[in-house]
Amino acid sequence: MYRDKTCGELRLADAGKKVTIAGWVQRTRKMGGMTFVDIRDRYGITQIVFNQESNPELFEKANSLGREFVVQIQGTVEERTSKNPQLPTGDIEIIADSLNVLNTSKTPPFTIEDKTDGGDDLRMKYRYLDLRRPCVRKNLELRHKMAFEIRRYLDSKGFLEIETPILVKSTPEGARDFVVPSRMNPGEFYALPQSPQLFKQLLMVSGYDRYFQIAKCFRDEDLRADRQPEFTQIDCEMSFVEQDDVIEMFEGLVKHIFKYVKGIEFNEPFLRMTWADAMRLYGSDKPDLRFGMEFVELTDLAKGKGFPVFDDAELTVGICVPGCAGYTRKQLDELTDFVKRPQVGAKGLVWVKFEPDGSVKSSASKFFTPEDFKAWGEKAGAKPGDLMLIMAGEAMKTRKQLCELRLEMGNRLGLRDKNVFAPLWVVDFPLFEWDEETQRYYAMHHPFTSPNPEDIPMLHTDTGNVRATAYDIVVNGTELGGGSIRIHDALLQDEMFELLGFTPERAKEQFGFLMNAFQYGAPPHGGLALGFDRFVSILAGLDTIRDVIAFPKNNSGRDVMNESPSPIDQAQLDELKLTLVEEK
RNA sequence: GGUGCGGUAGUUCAGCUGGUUAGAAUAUCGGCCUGUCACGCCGGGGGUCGCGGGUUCGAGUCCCGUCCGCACCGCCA
Repeated sequence: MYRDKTCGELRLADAGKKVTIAGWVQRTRKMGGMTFVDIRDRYGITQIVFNQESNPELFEKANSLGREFVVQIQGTVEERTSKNPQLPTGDIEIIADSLNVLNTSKTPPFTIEDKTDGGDDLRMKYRYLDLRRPCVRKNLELRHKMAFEIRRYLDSKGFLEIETPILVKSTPEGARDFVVPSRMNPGEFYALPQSPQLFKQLLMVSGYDRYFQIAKCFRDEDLRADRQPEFTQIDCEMSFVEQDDVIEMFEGLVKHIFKYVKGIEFNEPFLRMTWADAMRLYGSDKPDLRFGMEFVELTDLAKGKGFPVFDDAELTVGICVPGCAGYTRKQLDELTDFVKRPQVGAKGLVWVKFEPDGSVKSSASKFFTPEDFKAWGEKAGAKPGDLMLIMAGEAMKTRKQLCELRLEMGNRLGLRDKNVFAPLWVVDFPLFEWDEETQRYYAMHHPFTSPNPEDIPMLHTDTGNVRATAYDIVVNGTELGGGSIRIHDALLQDEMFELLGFTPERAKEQFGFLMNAFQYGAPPHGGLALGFDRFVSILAGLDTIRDVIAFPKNNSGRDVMNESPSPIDQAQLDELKLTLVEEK
């Protein structure tokens, strides 16, 4: 037996006990005649004492320990003469009787502490050491706890967890597929699933009316702090449901997680906002509602006063930033530079200061009277001391730009508190999205999303304005997940494919098995998928999902620890009948 | 594909308008120290300034190229 206690569990009540513990050497403190050694495992840290007087031989051995050596110690638990209130085990220490070095260690390239001196790149290269750090370990513990509570909740609601294949059929719609060559079928390929979408719909046809899966999904697209090429979704589907049923069920799931994992209870139903309102008031389909600063449209008030920027604009829209009338010229220039960055892409920014003394100052005062500005301020509910920031141009573009500015102001004013959670449902998404480049409509969600029944007559006449029975759940400006009520009627599905520019032949080739299945009694069904990594990162208060994934990829999709992807042998290529083409 | 920032000791960084032997902190090694817990004190070792080219009497510093990392845009139904 290597141990009978962990490094995190001994307390004052254990004083006097003979124990054996094992773990990694966190740190040694040599005081001359005595040496303290902190032993760490995933449960905590326990201090071991070696005394020169009582056991010189053991004392010498302890002094030769290096960081991250794996040791086993036998000894007696004793109350400390000077306690450490910062440590759960800080009331006790172990007086060592024996020390067994189970393994030595090279000096790690960075310190194994929460406040490590290692940079991200280095940490990822030595991820197995990084994972020893308590702050990283806590993220994985949180992830486990959430997965456990998800299963507990969904099981209690009668959901079955069913696995679907990882080697699936490639589909050209949506994200790029990761592709796997088939040795037994030369020249043919599997794809890794972007989501289990088709399989879960087939399960509905099969009568498994409540399905879920904590599913690995794969998308061959560029990475971001919150996007990995392989990621995990909480994938769910239900039969005989309408939108409200799905929303209610999974709002329950989200509330359950917050309650049992985070100790936070939401007593009110989550806010629901239409996509149109979200865009109009926040310029985003995933608004951060931890703070206000709703958009105020000033198009009519601002037009016709001789200011060309506003006169020519499809939309003039602003936000009222509370208490920022004192912003200096430098700060306002910074904000202007912020919106002019290529990533935001605005041409400029108009500001109006409502001074505490009632006067008004503005970058556009040449064109507008104080009364004009006051009318704007009234519409925005501006108080003395507030700052209005206004942008103008093409409606959707301007909204997105102002959205960036609103989030930036939220950051600057510290209104995006990681411990505050503002969930909402965004509903009534458009069914289609027009693509200028290819001059055709694409499904905004996916081609199986059902139109809002009220809008079905508009499918051919006003295609762009047809609403979908689709919904997203948003927390703190992050899209946590989304779903839809699916089309279960084969004829309507045919119509959708037609509108999306699929020939019947191509639809059959891509989705024939689903279409066939739908001819055998498909029930009404719908569901959603939640991004599990993002969910964990939000609860952990992190901006990146990397630290809630044990072995993540870097910005370029590489695993810097095992150096993948990597070339394969010619023999492997031959077996797969693959030839590499030299790049020009 | 694009934009921005970065690459200097094991590590995190500083190094100004180009100018002696490239610094700090931490880690590491040695010494002292019997109640430390970010122990303390003294001392030592440690550098292809990412790589290649150019400008210059002289380049960590300026220019060009390239590689790598991070953030973002495009992309992500």
